[in-house]
Amino acid sequence: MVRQTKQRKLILEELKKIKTHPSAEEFFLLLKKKMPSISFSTVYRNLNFLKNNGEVLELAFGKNQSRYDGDTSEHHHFFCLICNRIFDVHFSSQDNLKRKIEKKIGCRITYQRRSFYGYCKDCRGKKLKEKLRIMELNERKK
Amino acid sequence: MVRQTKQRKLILEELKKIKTHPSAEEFFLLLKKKMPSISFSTVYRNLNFLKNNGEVLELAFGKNQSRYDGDTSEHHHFFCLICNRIFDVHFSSQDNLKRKIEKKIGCRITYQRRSFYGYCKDCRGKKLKEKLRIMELNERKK
DNA sequence: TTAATTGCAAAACTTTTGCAACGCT
DNA sequence: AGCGTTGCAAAAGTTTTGCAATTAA
Repeated sequence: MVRQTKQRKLILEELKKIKTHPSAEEFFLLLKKKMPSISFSTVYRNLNFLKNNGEVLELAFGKNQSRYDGDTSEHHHFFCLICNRIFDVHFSSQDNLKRKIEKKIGCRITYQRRSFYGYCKDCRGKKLKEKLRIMELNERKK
Repeated sequence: MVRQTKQRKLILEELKKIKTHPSAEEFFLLLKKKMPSISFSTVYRNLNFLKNNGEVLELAFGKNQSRYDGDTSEHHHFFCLICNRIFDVHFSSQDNLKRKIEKKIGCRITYQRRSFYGYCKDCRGKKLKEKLRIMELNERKK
């Protein structure tokens, strides 16, 4: 049974407030100011926990640390290749999205990526047990 | 001046052939079969080099290792959350892309992400020197 | 010849985990 | 009380780098 601890509560509340999409480490340092006793591993574990629960998003850009977003509403992201800041893009329109984003946040977009996540042909047919077995195999491979 | 070494040549040639989007490690093991003397750091450095040269793509999915794609033509990717395989999606159409992908590769898509990369308002105005200074700062922060 | 690149090994960085203590329910 | 969660520290995993030797131009 899932418990509501003051750490987990703080982590979720604070992430929803920040708009900087911090890494786990940055976020930990920030949280430490409000709760000096909190540990990195608690922050880290909770971010993973909340991600698996669909309460926060994990954003991956290249080999940098993962970044976290407390806003789970559907939106896009702009990543600055120089300063590494991430900007939210709350646009739903399909056409001329690039142009619209550039105008809205004043950036120059050099490329974009679109990624789809889910279950492939081979995996979606499998029973849950089989899926778990494969996930364990993947774990072991790591 | 950039040199054409047999290692770099092999790395680019082979990556263009493979459709599995290997991690640097997987790719290294594969290359070792064709050139037993090749080292991991050569593979790794060349993947970064080729990426910066726009000759290969680096794909990031969560906290997994980066994966590489020798096909630089514009296309999307489907990532299976169970087996971690990546499938290419050579669709340019905008509408009903999700449905089309699901039909084409027989997968079930649970969510998608769209990321834009480039230079933000603050950074694109800066002179090259300043950009490099900030990039160095970012380096140091790591 | 000479500077870019390689191979090796070690360092740096990021993520994950074991475990005893703690504190929700 | 019982067990999920925390904090600490150490392990594991991934990426990067220093340097001497090699090699392409």
